[in-house]
Amino acid sequence: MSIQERKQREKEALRNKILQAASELVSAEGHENVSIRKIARAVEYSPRTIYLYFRDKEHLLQEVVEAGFERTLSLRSKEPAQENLTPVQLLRTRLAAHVHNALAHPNFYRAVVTLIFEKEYTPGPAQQAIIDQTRTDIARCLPPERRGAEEIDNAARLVFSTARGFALSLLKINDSLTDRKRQQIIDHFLDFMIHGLQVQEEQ
Amino acid sequence: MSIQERKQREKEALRNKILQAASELVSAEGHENVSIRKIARAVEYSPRTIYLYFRDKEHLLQEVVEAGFERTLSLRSKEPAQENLTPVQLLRTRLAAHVHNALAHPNFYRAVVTLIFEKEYTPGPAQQAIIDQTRTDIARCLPPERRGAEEIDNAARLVFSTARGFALSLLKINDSLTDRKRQQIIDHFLDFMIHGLQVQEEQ
DNA sequence: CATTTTAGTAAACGGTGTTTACTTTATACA
DNA sequence: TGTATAAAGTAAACACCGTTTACTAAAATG
Repeated sequence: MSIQERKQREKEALRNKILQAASELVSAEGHENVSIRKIARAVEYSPRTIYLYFRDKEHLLQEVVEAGFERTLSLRSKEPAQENLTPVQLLRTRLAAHVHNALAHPNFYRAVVTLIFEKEYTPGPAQQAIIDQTRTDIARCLPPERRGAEEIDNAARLVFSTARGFALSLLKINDSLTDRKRQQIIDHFLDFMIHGLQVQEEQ
Repeated sequence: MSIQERKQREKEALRNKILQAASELVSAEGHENVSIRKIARAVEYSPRTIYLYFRDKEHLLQEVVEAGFERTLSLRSKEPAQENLTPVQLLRTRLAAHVHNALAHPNFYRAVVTLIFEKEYTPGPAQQAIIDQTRTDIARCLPPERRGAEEIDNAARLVFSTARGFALSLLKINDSLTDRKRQQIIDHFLDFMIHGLQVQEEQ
């Protein structure tokens, strides 16, 4: 059975190579400039071969995006547990990380959000795990009487959708901002989110 | 000079016809499915003719979007002046209208926001007028000591970017919502925005 | 009436996602 | 070891796309 195992490994290796090439092209040129043919050239296979590993372009990009969420999840798991933070401080930190991640990988972030906003898209396991974590983070910020599933759903939806809108528009103007001004804008956004959720710092 | 005037009118008529065909195609099929060739077929001219009236697809779509803002502006000017509303109530009404407009014209709204989020895009006169109006509406909600240009800029940026993110993600789930649930989600969003801006109802 | 400007077009260029039909390669079995 | 069979990969095509070059027909001008 070892031969089949090797073949399986080789298939998986090429699959990952395609995914990584696609990911790099998205980051380098923006998802709107990535084509199946470019990916094929990058991995030195014919365009047709891509379709032996992915149903179509949409599914390929979905996997690229999901791989991004896996990286985020993996980074998070390696973070030291910040138990000295209040729930609100933690949520604030998470939101700040979201924005900084967008700024650090603008083309990738744009691809992610564009795909997410598409109607057919549904979150993969890694993204769902992040959503669940955020739901927990948010719930901890709410007073006990507001921790019903509906309330948390609403809050999470607001947090994600508005954060994405903010981050996208921040990307647009980012190049023309001084560090100080950018920090100010982000801080205002974080205040806005915390106040919008109607949760107060305890201190 | 009358002949030239007629020719001028005819040129403008065809230009508007193209714009309207493009607009209808965007609403009917979504901007991602609109091509120059489809627009040309719709107006029964060759694709090349489109380029006699518009620099390229991007500029054409920008004009389609701008025309949408002109319609909004025109509708607004025909509204009865609601002077019985508090500033916060007015802002809330504007935001609600924004969301309902998105829900009423989902494909068009997606086209608008997608274009706006693009890096090269800059607002046309009609959109700028709406932005300015909103700045005024927001300023009226803020206490006098918070009405500096920077503060208002920040608030307006937050309002627009987050409202767009929210509306886009609402469009994604809208079909599966009951009227009651949808209203609840929108109300939560409006509360979120008002509280985020840290402005209070006076009453 | 001839000329020049204008408006419009056919056909092409280089790209796209995807599929059909084929070839090469390598495994499995006799 | 030689041959049948399955797997992996590809060339070429299809039907699109945005845009441009080079041309034609029509209309206004002098």
